[in-house]
Amino acid sequence: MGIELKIQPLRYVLAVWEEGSFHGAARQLHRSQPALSMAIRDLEERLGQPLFEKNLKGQLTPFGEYCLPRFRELVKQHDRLANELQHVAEGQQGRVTLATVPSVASRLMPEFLAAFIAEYPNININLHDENAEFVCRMVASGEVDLGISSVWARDEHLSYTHLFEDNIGVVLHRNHRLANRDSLQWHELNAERFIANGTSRLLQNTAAASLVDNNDFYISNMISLLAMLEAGSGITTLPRLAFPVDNQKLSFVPLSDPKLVRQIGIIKLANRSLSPSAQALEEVILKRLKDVTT
Amino acid sequence: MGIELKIQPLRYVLAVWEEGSFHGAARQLHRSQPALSMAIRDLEERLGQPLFEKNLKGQLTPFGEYCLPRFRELVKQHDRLANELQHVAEGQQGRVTLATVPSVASRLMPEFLAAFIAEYPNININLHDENAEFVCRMVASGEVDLGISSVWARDEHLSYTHLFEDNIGVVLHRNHRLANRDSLQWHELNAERFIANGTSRLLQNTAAASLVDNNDFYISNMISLLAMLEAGSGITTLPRLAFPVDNQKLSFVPLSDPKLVRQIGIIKLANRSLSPSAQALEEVILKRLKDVTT
DNA sequence: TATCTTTGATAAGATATCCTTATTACTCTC
DNA sequence: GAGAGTAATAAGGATATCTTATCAAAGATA
Repeated sequence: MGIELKIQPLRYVLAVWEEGSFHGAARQLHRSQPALSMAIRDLEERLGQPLFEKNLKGQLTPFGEYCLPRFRELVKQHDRLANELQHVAEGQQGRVTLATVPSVASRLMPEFLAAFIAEYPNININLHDENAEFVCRMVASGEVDLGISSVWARDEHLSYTHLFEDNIGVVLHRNHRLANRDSLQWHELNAERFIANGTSRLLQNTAAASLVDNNDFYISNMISLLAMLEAGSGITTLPRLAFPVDNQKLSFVPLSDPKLVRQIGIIKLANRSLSPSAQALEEVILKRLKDVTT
Repeated sequence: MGIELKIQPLRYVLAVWEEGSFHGAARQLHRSQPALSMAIRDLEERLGQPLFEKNLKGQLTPFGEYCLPRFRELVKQHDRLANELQHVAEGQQGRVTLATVPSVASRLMPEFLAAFIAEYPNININLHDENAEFVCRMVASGEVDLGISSVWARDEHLSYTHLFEDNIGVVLHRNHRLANRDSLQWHELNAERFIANGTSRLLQNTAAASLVDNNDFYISNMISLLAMLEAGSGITTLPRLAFPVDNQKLSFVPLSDPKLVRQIGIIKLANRSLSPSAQALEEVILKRLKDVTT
């Protein structure tokens, strides 16, 4: 290989040319004049040609004139890159992709993202909402940087950081005979028509599993599900967060015995660091959530 | 200002990624493994983000993946520049512009340039032929890197490197009564019809000045001048080099008493170095001329 | 012309950077 | 669980790089 140019001496050359003298440049760069003399002489020796005319302050040789704009160009490219990387490293620039379950996306993310973009205005955000299984899959495949969801299945490639618990309760028409109870036990629901939904798998392997196991109805679409319930055509279970806050016709009654919760947390790839911007988002979420709970 | 990136550590990162391990990269770069470890760690600290995943050999972090192509780009630009400058500095690449008097251009430069391009095939050459005054002016104004000419006038901004002397002689028809003489004295020409030409100014301030002073004819164009002489319509003086070698109808008789010569040398700007390619050309010319005369 | 100022080059020494060898800690494989 | 591989760390040495002090030369000033 050929010569190895260092950025610093190139800066010295540019400064000497701009200032018209070694002394001036040294002052500007907060270096001593011999430092520049030696660095530039070393550069000239590497190149095999002088850059400045001897006995003629600050004047470039023809070779120096040839070099100068090229030095300037390389230094500029260096500075542009250094600046860009610094911004990206600080999380001030970049792109985050994340996937959450719909309830989180609609109930929590608006606030989180508002806080995030206030602090990091130049970051691109890409938010998907998917069911818990798909959220995990998207994280696992690298399609998104992080997910907010309950863990779908044990997967050693994924890491889980707990955020909060979301109580699971029964959703039924407000005129239903059980609608005014403070809590319900699962066996009280045996006689009801149970409409399963996307979150019903949370009941699997619990004492309430039988509710789901032998049921005939399954509605994945939330709008349709609510319409069914509002028509009094059955009951279902939902995590509290998934229950629409301002619904006038339906009631939410927590399940007790067993008390059921879904664990909501941040899903990441286990062996992979986050991009700086994703780290920033994660921090904002954690901080925001801690502020709320305390 | 922000961070100062050095080229070397960037190379280390690229090598580690290519080799898939610090050890492999160290071997390839003829460095020890800790050298890479430390250099890369230092870089990571400067940036504020790790580039490689910990506990996972050779794997990049998302930030590292972001950086890698940009590092590669900067290193590539560095190498391209370093290579280019090395070539230019060695005179293997570039452009030379020079101006010579016509006789030198046609009689000497073909050989010089043939030798030059054999040694430096990638250099652009730009050759002007002009009279001695204009050659000096072109050098003085920086239009050309160097000139080959006699000195037109004392000019402290120009430097003169002597090459050879060119005898001035009388050119006349071969049938002329003086055509067979070995040499002529100027006063023998008083009766002749003298046709001045561009080189006649060389007679000024010499004993032969009267030949020019009171003459009626002046022809600057060499073809026309020769045609006049071949028609036997007069005589002129020329430097020997300006006399066409293979002319059948004319004779060249050196002037003696005074013996007149023009000094031919290389004209350069006094306070300016030559570009590397111009240095190379100058060297070739000097060497070539020394080989001929010895 | 002599002096004073300013410039860049040089020498010697201090400091920082970079690299080496030796060692440790960890992971993966068998 | 032993062994081969990996990267991180520690300590010391070799270079680079900078500083201060000094010099020589060129310009400016009187």
